[in-house]
Amino acid sequence: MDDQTRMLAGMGGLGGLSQADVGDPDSVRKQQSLGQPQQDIGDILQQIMAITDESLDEAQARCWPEEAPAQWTPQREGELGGSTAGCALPLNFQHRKHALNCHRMKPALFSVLCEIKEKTVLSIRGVQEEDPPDPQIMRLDNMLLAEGVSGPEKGGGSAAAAAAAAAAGGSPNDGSIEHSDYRAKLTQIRQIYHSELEKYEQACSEFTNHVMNLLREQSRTRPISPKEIERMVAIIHRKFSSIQMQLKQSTCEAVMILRSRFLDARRKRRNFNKQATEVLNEYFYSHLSNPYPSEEAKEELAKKCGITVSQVSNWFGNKRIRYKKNIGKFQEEANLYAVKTAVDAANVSAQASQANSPATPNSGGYPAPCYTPDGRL
DNA sequence: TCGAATGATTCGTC
DNA sequence: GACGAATCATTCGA
Repeated sequence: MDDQTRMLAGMGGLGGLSQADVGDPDSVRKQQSLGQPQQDIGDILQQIMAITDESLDEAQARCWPEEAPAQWTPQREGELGGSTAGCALPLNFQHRKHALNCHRMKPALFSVLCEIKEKTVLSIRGVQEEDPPDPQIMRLDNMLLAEGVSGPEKGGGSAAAAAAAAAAGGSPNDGSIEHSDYRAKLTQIRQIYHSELEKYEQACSEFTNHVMNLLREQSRTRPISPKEIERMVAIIHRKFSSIQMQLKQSTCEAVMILRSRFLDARRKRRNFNKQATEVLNEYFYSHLSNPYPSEEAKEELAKKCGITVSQVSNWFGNKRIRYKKNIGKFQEEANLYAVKTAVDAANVSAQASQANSPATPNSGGYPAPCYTPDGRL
């Protein structure tokens, strides 16, 4: 049995007080005159202790005795101030509820019970209250903001589209068809995202209000502190925020797919700049006997040329096959780079001599193409 | 406008 | 997984 059920059952248990105790002022006066307030508290606490060991069924049985419906009359209901319309609560239950609400010890008892709850269960839960912002949500939020899906609308994500076009190596103004397509689809995603987000927020708000009303209503019959209600609201918000995270994840995936389509590399091919081609050619002709750069060399070349390692691999793959197919055609190019490298080597050698240090021999020009038996260069 | 050049992709092989 | 070969799609210069 959980705490709240026990508390509720405990309140029902207070109905065990006799009708005379509650409804008869003389009886109350009599007890006070006899100096019995301490005994009252003792009795109530004893009942609570007994209830904590009681099962839910037992507690319900105590609240819903079989003879109760027979005692119900509309007049009595009016006297008790409670409405049973629609729920047909037995008179006995209403009576006990009324007795509880009117009992002079109720405020003090509620206060004590609230305090106990705060010090036990709720204080343990309270440790987790101040959760730091979820890094996953922060990442998603940042991405959606950068893509122009969340945040203020800036021309339907044209900034992101322009950035995407620029990333593809082209001017943001060219490829107007793709650009407008991208914008249109991004706007669509944005609209769906906001519409869903609005639905979630509305549902969250409605559910929160419903729970708060329910708890406020229940707080008349069992001890629920405002802090506890706040905590419950926080729990609901956390649950809805996890649903929102799923929505954000799906939106991010949709944007990623859109971007990858928009940036289809084959359609957005751009020639490498002159400097990059020179760096690649220099490496190729200076390693003609073995034009297979290692991973490290590829990374180095990619860095120098401002391209990716895959692009370097592609370039060398194309270069090897095209060179092999037409060596004669590439001979001139090879000679050109041979001269260039010889000049560079001479410069390095001169600098080394000036520094009185032995010259380090390098590849020393361009060796003749050498093929392995399997036909490789 | 056309053909060469070029970067990327696909497929088969090792 | 790296590579060769074929092919595609785009760019560029005459």
